[in-house]
Amino acid sequence: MPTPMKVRDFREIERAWQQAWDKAGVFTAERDDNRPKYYVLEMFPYPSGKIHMGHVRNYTMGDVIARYRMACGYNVLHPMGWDAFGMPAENAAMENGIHPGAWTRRNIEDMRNQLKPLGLSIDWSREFATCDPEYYGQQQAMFIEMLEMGLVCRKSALVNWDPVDMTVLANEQVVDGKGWRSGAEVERRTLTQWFFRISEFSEELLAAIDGLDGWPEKVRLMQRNWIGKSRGLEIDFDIVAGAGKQKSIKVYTTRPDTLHGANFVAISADHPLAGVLAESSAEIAAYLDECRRTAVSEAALEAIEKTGIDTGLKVRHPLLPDEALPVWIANFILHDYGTGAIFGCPAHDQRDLDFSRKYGLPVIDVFVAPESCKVVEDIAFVPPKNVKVRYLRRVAGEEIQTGEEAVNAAIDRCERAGLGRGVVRYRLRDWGISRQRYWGCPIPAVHCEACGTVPEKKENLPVVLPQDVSFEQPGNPLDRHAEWKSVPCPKCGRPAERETETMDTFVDSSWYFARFTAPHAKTPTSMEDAEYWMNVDQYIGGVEHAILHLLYSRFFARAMNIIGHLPKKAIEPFDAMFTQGMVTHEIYMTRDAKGRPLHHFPDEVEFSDDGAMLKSTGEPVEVIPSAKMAKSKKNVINPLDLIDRFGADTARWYIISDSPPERDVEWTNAGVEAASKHLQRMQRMAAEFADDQRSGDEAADAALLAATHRTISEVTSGIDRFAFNKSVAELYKLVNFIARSEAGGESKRDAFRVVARLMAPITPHLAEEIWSMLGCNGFVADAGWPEANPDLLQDELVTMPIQVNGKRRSEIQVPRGTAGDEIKRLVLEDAAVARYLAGSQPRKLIVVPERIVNVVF
RNA sequence: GCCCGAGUGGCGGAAUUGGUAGACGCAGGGGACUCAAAAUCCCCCGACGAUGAGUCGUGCGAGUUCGAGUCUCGCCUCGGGCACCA
Repeated sequence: MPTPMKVRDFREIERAWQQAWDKAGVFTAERDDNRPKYYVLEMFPYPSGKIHMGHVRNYTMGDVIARYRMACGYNVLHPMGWDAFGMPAENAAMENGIHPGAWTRRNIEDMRNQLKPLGLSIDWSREFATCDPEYYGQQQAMFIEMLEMGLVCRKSALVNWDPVDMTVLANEQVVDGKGWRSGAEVERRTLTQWFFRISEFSEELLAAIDGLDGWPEKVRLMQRNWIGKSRGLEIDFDIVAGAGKQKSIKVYTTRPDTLHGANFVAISADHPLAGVLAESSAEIAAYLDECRRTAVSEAALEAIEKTGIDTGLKVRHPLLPDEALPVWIANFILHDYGTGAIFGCPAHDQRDLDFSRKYGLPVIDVFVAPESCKVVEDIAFVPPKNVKVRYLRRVAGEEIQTGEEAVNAAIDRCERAGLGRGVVRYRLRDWGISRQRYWGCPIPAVHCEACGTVPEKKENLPVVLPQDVSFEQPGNPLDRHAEWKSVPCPKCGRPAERETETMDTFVDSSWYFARFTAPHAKTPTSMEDAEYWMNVDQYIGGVEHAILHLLYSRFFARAMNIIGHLPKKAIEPFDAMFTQGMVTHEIYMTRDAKGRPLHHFPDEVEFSDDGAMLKSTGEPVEVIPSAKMAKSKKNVINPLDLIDRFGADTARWYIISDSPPERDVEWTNAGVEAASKHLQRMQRMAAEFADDQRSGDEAADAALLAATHRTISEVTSGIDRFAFNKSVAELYKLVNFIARSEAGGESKRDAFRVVARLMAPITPHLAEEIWSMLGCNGFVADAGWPEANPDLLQDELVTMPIQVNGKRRSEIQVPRGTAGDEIKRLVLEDAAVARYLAGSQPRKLIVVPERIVNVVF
């Protein structure tokens, strides 16, 4: 037995190879017009201060893709940055008195230090944070350019108002209709705010989804539904008597075929008419007050009990001039959708039915199932639009027709009669970007008494956030900062006031991918670099961003093209999208003296047979089932311990092998040790093979070669289709095969060199180590991707299962390419088949070549 | 409430186009080595049945098909999003 080769500790290995990569600059991305590029991007993190398993998972996946593409010969761009503005920094300021900027900078520092040991193939020279004035200054420049191009507007919008803290609350800060700090009942308020005119792009954003072949179908579907294109009828209901100047109520409906079933008209509490009516009715005014005490989120609005008030006003039914319908104000009508007014058709809408039953309004059936005369009682009859129904009262068209046909017929008729017009509407609303907060990108505008609201001059950019702010009072510190606010008007030069609103942090994340292509440019992008690096070839991130972030980015890329910062080809910036599942964890909660929830980190909680309790106080802890890891819920876990104990390769191998990437993963400790053992075993094997001079028998050598090539093929296809867990399984299989193989030393070394190359994207440090142990020069990272020889992929013999009446009863082995007739003959000779047939003749014999045989009798 | 997903052994999961359900890993059981333990190596491992024959089995209920984890319809449970969390 020769002396075994020295096997190094993972700490030594990981440190050594990370230094070697750094020194060689293997991951620095440089434009090279002679090489094909590949841009891999994972959604950049919010710098919460601690990386969690979701980050490890997300960035390892991206790293697997980046290293794999690098091995395949691409010039890879794989950058990293920080989504650094946002509320948690202000919350920390309020809780601990630390400045949001200082808190954020420290967190970035900490998180970078936590990410680096993972050995990611990131070009750190491109790193930036969205709170860098160099970044948000460019964002301000684009805001001004977008304003000039008519892509920005100001209009009123509803916000959650906390009357005690005198501040605007995010939806997340509203808990059960109350402010999370003050506990006061939240009110709706109207403010004039800045908007991006994304709704102008509704049709374009919708149509372009068809071209996003590299996106998951579910994300495309979610985006389509979000944009929500509908065709319907806009029709006026004339007011019969007395409502001041207003003569009619404009209603939008996608079901004009049910007009004859209308029994009331309802308007939103924010409808102008509601305000007019409230002036002369204390009752209505009181009801509107009540409606105002609701949070603004649609989910909250849908969850509350549906109520309404009869205004006493009547409108004429547009098709039945003799019929008058009552006008109600109802709390479930969305002000922002359609015209903010609807007609109720209780027979064919459950909500209208519930409302009508509650307030004793009549129910009029419009259609029934073709073969039925069953009328509506407590369940509204709402068949899919493409199903034929029989109309009892029809606006137009055949007696029996689909809802779709009837809708079109009704629109046609109403248009011809001059009663209304067919319109296409979108659910997508303009993007409100105003935030009444400090820690965000200042909106570069100035309010001047003489000139109105005007953009800041470009030469005055960036409009930098002031440092000297305090968070002891609620509200926006920028509002209280007299010195910062006071500026000369960019237009007339007279004293004026700076805009104190900052931008939604979604703006920051809507173009960072473009900035990575030229992170130090003096303009938002450099066209040459954007031309080369765009688009992102593979974007990876959480499914929770499937709608808003991706839609805003798609809009922003179009806007950047219009204002000249992105080429036309980049208006769909992400060629391929992969939505990874979330890392979930239980949530631990106690309540404070006032009964408000307090969340705790998992490492603050201790478990015993009596349940969970706080380590510090022994206070019992309520365990809430697993949900997405979120900073606000504190259900996050620290992966650093794992890396300290087992090393980055083990952490990476485990997180990649444990679950399919698109599925949620519940973090557990099980399996990590196994991953570590496997990697150690591979090291021992490499040491053993390094000087193994034995020659093996030919059959074993050939079998090992074939197994190796099958593995190349499987691992490659696994990575290509984001089935990393499958790739890992195949690597396990091959390593087990090698361990048991009687092949010779050289064959085993060859096989193991392939294994090193195949595992390099997942466990890069160990792969380098094994590569060098087996006497190879240079980096495995530069060694290229192995190619499978197709001749070695297929077995000579094929096993075909035999089913009898659809149940597996036997199997035969036949040489590949055996004719169907020959297979049939062999099947009928099979003992098990003969036993089941018991002498009778099969009715049918189905042979699927190289797959299966089914005997039917 | 509305939109989108997911559900397979004790556990994580595999089954690429409708064609052997349970690859691979974990946990568990048995054995080898050892004075012993750890480490390592070998074998078993869906349920019922006896270890056999066989029967059942992919959240539940129907359906299409020679054949369904996979397709269709109706449910249940869990998760995500719902425009100011990121």
